[in-house]
Amino acid sequence: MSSYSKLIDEKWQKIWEDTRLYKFNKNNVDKKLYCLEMFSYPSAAKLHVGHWYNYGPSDSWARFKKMQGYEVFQPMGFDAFGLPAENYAIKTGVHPQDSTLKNIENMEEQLHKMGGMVDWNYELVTCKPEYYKWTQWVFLMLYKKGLAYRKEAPVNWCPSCNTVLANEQVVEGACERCGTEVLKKNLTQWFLKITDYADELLEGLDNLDWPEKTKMMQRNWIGKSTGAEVEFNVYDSDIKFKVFTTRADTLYGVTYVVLAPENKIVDMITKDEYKEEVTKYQEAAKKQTEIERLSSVKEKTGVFTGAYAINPINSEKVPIWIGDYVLATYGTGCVMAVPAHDERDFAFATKYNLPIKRVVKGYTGENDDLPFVKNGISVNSSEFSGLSSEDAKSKIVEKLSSIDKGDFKTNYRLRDWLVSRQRYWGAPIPIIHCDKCGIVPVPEEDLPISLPYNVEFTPDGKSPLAKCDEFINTTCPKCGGPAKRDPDTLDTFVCSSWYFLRFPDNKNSKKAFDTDWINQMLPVDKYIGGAEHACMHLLYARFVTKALRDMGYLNFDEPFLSLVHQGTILGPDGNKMSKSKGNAISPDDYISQYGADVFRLYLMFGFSFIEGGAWSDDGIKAIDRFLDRIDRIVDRLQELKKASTSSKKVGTAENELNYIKNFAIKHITEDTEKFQFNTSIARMMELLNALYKYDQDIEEKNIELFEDTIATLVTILAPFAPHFSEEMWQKLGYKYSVFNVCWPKYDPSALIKDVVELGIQINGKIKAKINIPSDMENSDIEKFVLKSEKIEPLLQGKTVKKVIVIKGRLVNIVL
RNA sequence: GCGCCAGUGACGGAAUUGGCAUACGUAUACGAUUCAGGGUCGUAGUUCUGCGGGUUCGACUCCCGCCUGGCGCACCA
Repeated sequence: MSSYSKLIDEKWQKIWEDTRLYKFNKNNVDKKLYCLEMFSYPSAAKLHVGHWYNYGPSDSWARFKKMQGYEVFQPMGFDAFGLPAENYAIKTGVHPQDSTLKNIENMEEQLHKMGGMVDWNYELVTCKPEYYKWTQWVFLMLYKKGLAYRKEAPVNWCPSCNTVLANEQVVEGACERCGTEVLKKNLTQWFLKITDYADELLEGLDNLDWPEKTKMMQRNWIGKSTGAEVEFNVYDSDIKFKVFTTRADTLYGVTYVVLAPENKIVDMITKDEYKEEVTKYQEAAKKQTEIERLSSVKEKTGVFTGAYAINPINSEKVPIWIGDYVLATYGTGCVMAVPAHDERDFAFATKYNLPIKRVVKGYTGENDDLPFVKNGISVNSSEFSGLSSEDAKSKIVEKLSSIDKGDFKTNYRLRDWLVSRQRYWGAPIPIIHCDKCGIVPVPEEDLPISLPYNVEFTPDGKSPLAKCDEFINTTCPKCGGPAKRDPDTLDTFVCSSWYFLRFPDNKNSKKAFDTDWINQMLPVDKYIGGAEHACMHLLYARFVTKALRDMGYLNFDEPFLSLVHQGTILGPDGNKMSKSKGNAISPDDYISQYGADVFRLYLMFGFSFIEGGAWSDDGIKAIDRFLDRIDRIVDRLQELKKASTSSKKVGTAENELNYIKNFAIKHITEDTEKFQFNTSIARMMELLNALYKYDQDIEEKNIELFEDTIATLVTILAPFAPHFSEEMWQKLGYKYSVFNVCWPKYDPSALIKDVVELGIQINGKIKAKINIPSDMENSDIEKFVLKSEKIEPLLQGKTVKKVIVIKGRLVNIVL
C-alpha cells in the first residue's frame, strides 16, 4: 500500500495556501504567461470527469511552465448566468441567485481538492453586480460605436424554453438545450454587428496557433462568398430588386427568378389573379418548421406571382416565382435561376416546366450533360461566348457595372449576433426606452442596472423583468420624463466574450479593466477548453476584442494566441457518459480512494489529451502502482544512504542510467510542451524502471547519481502529481517547495552513445542487429557489416548491388 | 451530398522531413519471493499498421481508389 492518499492532498493544499505559493507576482509581468481554461457553469452536480479532464492536465501544463521560470497567471471563475439555474428555479422554486451562489461554493471547494495552481484572488463570477456592471458597460460601448442595434426579425423561438435562440443554438431545427422543435417568431431584438468584422475575423485565423479543424469551422461559419449583385427591373413597374450570384457568367441562361416568400416586394408585384395562391404559399412557408424548411431532400416547391422581370444583360422577360428554397436571410433574398447550370434550379425548372437554356459547355471531351455546374466555356452569351467561365464572370460584371445594373459583391453566411433574451437570469440590457427621446443608453455612472431579486419568472413568452414594476419604470436620463427600462437580458455569451480581460484586473471598481495593465497581461498565451465552442464563444470573444481595440481600450488584435481542445472522456462502455445510461464515472469516489494525483495522472496517461476515450478502471490501478513504486525507491535510497557509502564509479551501468535520465528530460520537456502528457509519463516510467534495474543489478552503487536521478524524477513528476511530489521532495530531505525548483535541462553529451545498435536489412527486411561504434564512418560500417558473422553467410553466392547506410539507424543491403 | 480527421497486438495507446513497427501501461503465461489470498520482483510472447493498387533500396508515414467510424456544414444562390 502506498503512503499516498487524500490526506497528503489536504496536507499540501493547506501548506500551499498558508505560504501563498501560487500568488501571482505582478512585478514579474515581463515573464508572464497567461494560461486560461474556459470557465465553467456552476452546476448543482459535483465536478464531473470532464471538469477534471479540462482543469487537471491544464494545471499540470501551467505548473510545468512555472518551473520553467514563467510567471504563470492561471485564474478561475464562473459563468454563472444562464438558463439551467432559471429552469431549476421554475421547477423547484429555489431562486437562481441562491442556487447559483451555493453551487459556486461547492465547486470552489471541489476545485481546491483538485490541487490546482490557482490564485483565487483573481476569481470572478459573472452574475455578481461587480462583474455584470462591466458587461453592461461593454454593451454600452458597442452601442455607442454603432455595433449594437435593434431590429424586428424572424427569430428562432423555443416554445418550451419560451425564449429566443441564436442561430448557433438551433441544432437541426431543434433547441440545443431541450430538443424542442424551434419555431419562427417576429420580435424586436438587440443585435451586435459582428458582420462588420467578418473579413478581419476570417483573415485573423491564419496567424493563430489553433487546431486547423477549429479554424476551418470558423471559416465555414463566416462563409465568405465572392460574386456579384445584379439588378433586375420588374416588367411594367418601377420596382427593382437585386440578386446575388457567384455565377455571373451564366446570366444569359436565366430563365426565371425566385424570391423568398418573406421578401417584402412579393406583395407589391404579385398580380391579382395570383394573389390567393401566393398568400396561401406564404402562410404555409411561415408555418413550416426549420427542419422541414431546411431539409435538402425535400422537393423544391414554389408558385408563380404573375409578374415578370427584365434580365439586365439581354432584356429578356423572365417570370418571377416565389419558393421556400430561397432564404430571406442570405444575400438579397432573391436568386436568378439558371436551371442549366445549377442543380436546385434544374430540379425546380423540371418540376414546373420552366425553360432550360445552356450557356456553358464543357471542355473538349468532358461530359457536360445538364445540369452542368462546373466551369467551362460560355456559349449562347452574345459577345461573351467563347470566354472561359472565369473571364466571362468578370467581363459580364464589368459590363453590368458600366450600365449601372450590377457590381462585384462579397457576401457572408455569418449573421449578426442576436443578444437579447426574454429571460430573467442574465445581465439586464442597460437601455431606457422613452416615448419622447426613443432609445436612450443608461449613463455610465448609473451602472450597474441591478437585476432585482423578487421577480416572477415563470415563462409566459414575455420578459420576466417587464412584469417587475420597480425595475421597469424609471425616468429618462435625457428628458427626465417617465420611461421604461429594456426588459430583456443579455445572452450569456456576452458575459463570456470579455471575461479574460477582467481576470487580471478583477477588483477594479473604476473601470472594466485598466488598459495599460491588460495590454501587458494579454493576449492569453494558452487557452484550453472544449471544441464545442468553436463557432460561438471563440468567435464572439474575438469580435469583442477587436471592437474594444478599435475603441482604443486594447492594443492587441486577438484574445487567444494558442488554443488547445481537450477530448471527451467516455464511459467504460465507450458511450458518452450520462446518468440515464448509468455509465457515469464519479471522480469523488476515486479521489477518496486513491487521491487527486492518481486521478489526474490517469487522465493524462490513459488518453491522448486531444482525443479522449473510454474510461478504464484498470488504468487507474496502474497509476497507483507507479506512485507506489516511486515511494518505495525513495525509501530505498534512505536505506542505502544509511547502510553504505557511495561508489564514485562511473561505468557502463552509470552511463546507461545517466543516458535514460537525460533522454527522459529531453522528451518530457518536448512532449509536455505539446500537451502530450501520455508520452511524458511513459518516459517517467522508463526512468523509474531504469532506477529499479540499477538498484537490482549493481552491487556497489554510485549513490550520488542514484539520488540525483531520483530527485530529477520527482522534480519532473511534480507538475503531474503535485501533492505526491511535494511529499516525496520532503521525504528526500529537500527544501520546500519542489515548485520552486527549476525544470531540469538535459545534457546533450549524455545522449551520445559510444556504441549504437544498427538494424541490418537485406532487401528491406530486418535480418540482424549489430553493435557499431557511433563514430564509425559509413564506408567502414559497410565493410564491417558485410563481413560480420551474422550477415556474411546470408550473402553467399549473391551479388550485392547496393548498400545504404543510415547513420545511427540501419544498413540496407540490396541484392 | 460536400469538407475535415482518424483506422496500429486481446485492450488503452506510441512511433509519420520515409529508415529497427508496437515505447509506456493493461491483460495473459511462466519463474522468484520468510509467497495463504493479495502484493512485490523478474522473464516472455503477440507475422505486422482497415482493404486494394502505386512510387521507393526501404512505406504506419507519400500518391490513387475503396471500406468503416467520428466531427463539421448542409438548398448560402
